[in-house]
Amino acid sequence: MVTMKDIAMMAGVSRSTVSRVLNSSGYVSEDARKRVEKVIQETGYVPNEHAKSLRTKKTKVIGVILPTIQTETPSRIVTGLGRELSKNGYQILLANTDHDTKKELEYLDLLKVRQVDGIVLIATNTEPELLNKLKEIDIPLVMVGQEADDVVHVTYDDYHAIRDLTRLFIKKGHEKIGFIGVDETDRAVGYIRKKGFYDEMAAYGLTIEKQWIQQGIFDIDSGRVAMEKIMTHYKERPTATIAVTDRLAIGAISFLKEQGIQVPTDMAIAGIGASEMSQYIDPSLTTVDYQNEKAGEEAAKQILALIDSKPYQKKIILDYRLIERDSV
Amino acid sequence: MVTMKDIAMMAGVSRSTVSRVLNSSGYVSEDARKRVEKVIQETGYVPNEHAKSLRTKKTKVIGVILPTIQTETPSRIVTGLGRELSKNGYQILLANTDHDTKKELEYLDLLKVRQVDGIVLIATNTEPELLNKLKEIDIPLVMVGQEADDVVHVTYDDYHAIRDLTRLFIKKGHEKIGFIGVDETDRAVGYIRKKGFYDEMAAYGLTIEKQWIQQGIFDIDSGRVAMEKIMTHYKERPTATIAVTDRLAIGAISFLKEQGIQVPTDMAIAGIGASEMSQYIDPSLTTVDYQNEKAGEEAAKQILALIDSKPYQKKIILDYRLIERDSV
DNA sequence: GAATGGTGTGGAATCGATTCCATACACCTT
DNA sequence: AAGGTGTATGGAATCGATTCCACACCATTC
Repeated sequence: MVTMKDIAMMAGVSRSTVSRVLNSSGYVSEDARKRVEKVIQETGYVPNEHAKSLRTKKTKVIGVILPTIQTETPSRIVTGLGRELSKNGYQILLANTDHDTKKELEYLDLLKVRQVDGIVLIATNTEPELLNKLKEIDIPLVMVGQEADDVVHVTYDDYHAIRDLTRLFIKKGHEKIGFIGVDETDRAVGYIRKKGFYDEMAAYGLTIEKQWIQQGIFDIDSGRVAMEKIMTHYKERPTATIAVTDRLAIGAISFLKEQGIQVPTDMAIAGIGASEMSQYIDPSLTTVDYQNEKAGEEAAKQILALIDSKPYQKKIILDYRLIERDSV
Repeated sequence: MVTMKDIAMMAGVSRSTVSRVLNSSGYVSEDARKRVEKVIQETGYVPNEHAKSLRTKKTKVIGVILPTIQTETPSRIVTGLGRELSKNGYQILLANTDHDTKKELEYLDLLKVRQVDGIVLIATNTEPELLNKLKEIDIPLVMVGQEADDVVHVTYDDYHAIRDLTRLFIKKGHEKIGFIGVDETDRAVGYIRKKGFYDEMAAYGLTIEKQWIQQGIFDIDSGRVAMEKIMTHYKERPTATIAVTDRLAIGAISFLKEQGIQVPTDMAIAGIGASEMSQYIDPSLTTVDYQNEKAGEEAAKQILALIDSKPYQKKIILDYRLIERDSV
């Protein structure tokens, strides 16, 4: 492998001079610069990043911890993140937890060992154990999608989005509304979205039957199962159901169609996330668009600001957009 | 930051001994080992990976170049890849080209600079320029999804899959079959799938109208547009159409439904890829399952074998599975 | 009692960059 | 003539690990 030393020898200068050429720092004569550049050109030399990192303590790598890249939300965030980071010469080291929250902790250590310049956490949980760990790791960190004190974060306005969605149903005359949520340890998706729903219902004095509230995980099939449970409540069925993700909503619709129940006539449905498929299923799905790529870009900007010790925003709440389609 | 030197001092041993404890190599007395481990425990010391890499020339990082993580094929591959790699202590450095083939070349350099131990290329093109570059980069490399001489690769049996799909239509009595492809610079998806289609049609002596063959890009909307073009051929319309990806097929169906054309009665449709949505759209889509996660795992195994100079397979062709659903 | 071999340990070189410091020369300025 | 300033360059220390080598000690063995 060709190193700086070789370049220095071949160009007849010292390593210091080569370094100066490489980093365009300090004084270098036009003559020396030309010679060095020529040799670099000829040899195809590239500086060793590890040696560089060892010395400068900078790696130009951002670690990204996420639960999966197989669903649209995280993959869009990563796309936005990657775009913005690569503009600034940074790259992404991927840490996929596969929805295993224990791995979030493990990966934090791993990323620390690798001396990443920053960490972006597309988190699913905000347990104290994690938050404590975040505090003791003194690497710039930005969290996306979840709110947390003392942590810079970029989030969506989950609370108002779900209230808007609920109000949309109410305005259309629905009084019995079901809800398909997820586990509340996921604070943003599980807890806040549920709370928004309850609050809006309460604001209109509407009551909710216990069985209308079901819980799924993050896949389509659990949406089917949840809807099945809701519909087996024969005494009184809701006339509309809100699912906290599009996939859950799609699963719910799929079950209803199988049963010959008309959407939206017999049951109106809405999801959240504006997945690409939401507009192609039948009926097209009413949902909320969250600008995930922008969230990724914002997260990138914040992490870069943190790294460069520039002013940053501790808390960014992104706007959302209700997309009303045929499912309501 | 606490370094090996600190640990050595605090434990009252030399750095050599600390290193031996860390790597469980050479001789270390039980007594010394205990002391060192205790200090490491107390200080929370973690060795600096860059220093290590500089010395050992190993980084335990695999670079992954891909066109996007927003579609299911690459994201599934990366999931499989990541799972297998992390089992072996490797991590993924992500390089997202955003479908820009020029960036594939750039990223190859970037990954080289970072001294990644291996590169996995989820490629979209196999132009000579790229292949030449691959040869001169002497880092273990595996390509997924595209075939290429002199490069270790994991591919799908595109040719036979599309022939099977075509034959399925023919057996059902279709004689006029349309085709929605993509640009042929994507050899696997654009060229081979098209060739398989032509060959199977020819085998049955069936002719193809020029206008039945349309081209899209990799999104749903271009599938709509392509189908629209096919249907404006009023003289003779096909009774079935094969799309080379599920998204194109979904776009096509979406157009047909809008026009009140029945699927599959008036037009049968099939895609490729077994996207999650394929079973939830209406009618459910006939498609081909390619085991993308397994492809990722296989790619991981090959790259690890290459790195460890163990026996590897130059060429892996994965099996596929036809999924017949309501769209035919 | 000398040779052999298994243990255990530390010293020092090394990986490939960056960066501080010393030095040197040319050209002004007072 | 002495001193100051801008330009140009090289030497050497440094980052934090790994690893080869030398050496010391103790227990066998012939």
